Amino acid sequence: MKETRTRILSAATHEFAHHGLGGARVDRIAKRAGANKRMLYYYFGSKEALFLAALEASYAHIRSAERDLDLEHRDPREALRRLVDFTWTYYLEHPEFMTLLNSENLHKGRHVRHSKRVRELHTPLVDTLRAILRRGERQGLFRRGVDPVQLYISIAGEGYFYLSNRYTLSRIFGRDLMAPRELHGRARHITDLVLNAVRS
Amino acid sequence: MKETRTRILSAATHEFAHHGLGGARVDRIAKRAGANKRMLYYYFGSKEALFLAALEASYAHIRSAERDLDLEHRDPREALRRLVDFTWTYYLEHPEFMTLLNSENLHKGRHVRHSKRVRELHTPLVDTLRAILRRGERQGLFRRGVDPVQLYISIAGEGYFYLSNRYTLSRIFGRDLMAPRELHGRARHITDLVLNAVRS
Amino acid sequence: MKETRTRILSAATHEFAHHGLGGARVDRIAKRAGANKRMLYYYFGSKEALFLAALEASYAHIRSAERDLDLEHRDPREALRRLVDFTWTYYLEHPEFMTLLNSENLHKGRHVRHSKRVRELHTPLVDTLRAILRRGERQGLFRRGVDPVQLYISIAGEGYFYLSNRYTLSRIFGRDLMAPRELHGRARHITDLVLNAVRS
Amino acid sequence: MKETRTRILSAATHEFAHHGLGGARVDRIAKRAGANKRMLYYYFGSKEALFLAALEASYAHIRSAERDLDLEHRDPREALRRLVDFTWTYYLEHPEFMTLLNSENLHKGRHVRHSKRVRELHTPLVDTLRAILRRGERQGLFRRGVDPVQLYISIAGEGYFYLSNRYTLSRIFGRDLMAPRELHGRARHITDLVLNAVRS
DNA sequence: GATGAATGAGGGTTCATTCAT
DNA sequence: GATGAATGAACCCTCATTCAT
Repeated sequence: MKETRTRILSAATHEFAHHGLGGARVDRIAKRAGANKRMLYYYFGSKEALFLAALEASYAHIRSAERDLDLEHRDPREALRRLVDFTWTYYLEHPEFMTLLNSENLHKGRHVRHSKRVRELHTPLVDTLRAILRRGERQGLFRRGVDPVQLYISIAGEGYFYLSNRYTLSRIFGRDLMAPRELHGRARHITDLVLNAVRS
Repeated sequence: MKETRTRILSAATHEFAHHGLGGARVDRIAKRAGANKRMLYYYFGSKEALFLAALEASYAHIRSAERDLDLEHRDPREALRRLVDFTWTYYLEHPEFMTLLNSENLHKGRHVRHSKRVRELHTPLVDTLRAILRRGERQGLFRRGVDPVQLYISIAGEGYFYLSNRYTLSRIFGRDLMAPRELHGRARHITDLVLNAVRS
Repeated sequence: MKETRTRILSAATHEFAHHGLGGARVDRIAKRAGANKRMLYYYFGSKEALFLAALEASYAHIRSAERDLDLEHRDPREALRRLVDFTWTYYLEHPEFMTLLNSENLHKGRHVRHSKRVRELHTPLVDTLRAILRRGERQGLFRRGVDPVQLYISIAGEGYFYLSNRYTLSRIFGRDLMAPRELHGRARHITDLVLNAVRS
Repeated sequence: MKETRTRILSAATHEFAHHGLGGARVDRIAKRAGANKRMLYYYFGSKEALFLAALEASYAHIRSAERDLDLEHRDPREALRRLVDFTWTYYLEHPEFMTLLNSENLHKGRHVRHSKRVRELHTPLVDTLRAILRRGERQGLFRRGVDPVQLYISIAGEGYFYLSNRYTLSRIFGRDLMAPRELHGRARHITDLVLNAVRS
């Protein structure tokens, strides 16, 4: 049954997300997948290859959900707002994705460097965002010269930093940043910030 | 002489930054510090205690540099611009600090949770930023109701996400985000973003 | 093959007996068992769990040999004499058992405390000894009111102390207590003592 | 001040008694003695030499208390009874002595072997016991041919085994052997045993 | 596809002891 | 007499990986 492969991949994502690449344990992944440890090597070859597979799957997942937003045919400001909201919510609901990225960057992108798939997944995203910005410019809503990549990094970064570092930030500022009130405040804050940043 | 202690702490910061808490090797720390492995335990008690010490020292370092900006007596917009610029530059020049924070958050803030010192270090920062915002409001420059904590998280997050995830971001967007041109572009982008976000 | 497990257990018994729990070396156990050190943890989980396993096996061994004495159907005095002789001989031939017990008591019975098995092994022994004493009473050979547990502790203790402390005793009394003549003298001494202790 | 030496010795006795020779920690001894670790080496030379010193002091202590019993001028049966009672009570109140002996025997008497002092301490004990037995024989109370050394080993062993192995024995027999009732029972049991063993 | 048994390298930590003062 | 700093060897244990079936 092909299920085993899937179960391993999902167990691995969970493990890598909770412990990082170095802290992840092959034994725990196998146990959680209800599979023999050997099968992990049968399907993926090595722990690191499995990590890359988990990372690629995570990228594919967020990009796929993004596509469902159907941003191409909407009012530019509404499209941007939807993207901001989606991105915030996605990170909020998928903290494991952030941990995976942190691990990969700790290792200087060693795994992702050789992944064609990951590169291909993102061309549409940039294209879509660029189109939104252009439409906004043409309609006189957005100022000229906004780089879609820089903008996307801001959209993502505003949520990412807050959520990824929630433990240290909550501690140093003496506030529980995961309390509902704080989360709502952050969502509004980000939307304002981004929309202000592009308006003409 | 207390030198050994200092050398261990600085070697540890380097090691933790490059490999994370789990990936850091006590042997390498000792070697780099030119000390016996035993001394690490003599002075710090355990690898985790050493990690906390490194983290606290890093926090102390950035906050200390921040204080030297002398933000209290400047024009509010100038003060904000200086803080934004300082923060971006600091992360750019101290990537190890970001990695340390990532590690700590991977472990859900386990170490920082019991550190009084880290909490105390940040009260002045929030106070300063709050004072700047108030002066800006009174002078009619800034809009009312901006939360200094949320704003600081944005200031930091804009640089942090870009720099901390530079490897994956460079790969998925097919651009070398560490090229000088890109870095300058980012700096300008962030400054605009933040100043726009608070203007009245 | 389960052989490895058995070899580890027997090597561990030897090592614990000769060096105590604290002084035992996991490396030596593995080497003596002709196994990889890792297998010790594969089969037993930890050094302490292995110690308990060795202790349980030792208890099981002496109790099993005891059962073969077939004490139930013999003349009460003959049965007692056989038990005394067996116990002395067993300790003489299995000094490792005494060392194991000493270690366990040095640690206040920490391991044995949670072993159901060890408790169960001893109910039959007490039952048997109680039956012997009762038959002796009914036949007018033994005095009433002898506690089988107290008696067994005496039977064991007479040999145990002599043999377990043979080095210090030999030294302080200036006599080689392990010389054949001394050993025979002790055996006779114990038998007399115990039989005198119960006679009516 | 000479006190330091004494404090170290007494701290060492406590530590060796609770953890055995191998499990004892030089650091803990120094801490408990309120002394610097280096002083331990200054006064005793090594951990093992300190162990021997503790052992010798313990032997000296019990023998000294024994001498105070003034057995020489008493009725033989009364003298014997007093010795039995004293020995039981001493082990009961000084469990650390038993642990020390166990440790020394685990190491095959390595330290005591070269101690003249320990040998000398015991000649009077044997002489005294021999004299008691002779007087008993002459008075027709005791049977002939009882070896004072074998008898002393019985007197000591009856208490030693019970007390030294109290944890395992309590567990395997399902009875708390340290409960007051059990202790009194044991004391009586031993006295009966020994007096029966020598009577003519 | 799947499994239990096995491995060697190396992980963090602790030890008794000594150096310099 | 007394001390804080330093050491190297060795401790128990864990790791990702592979073998034989």
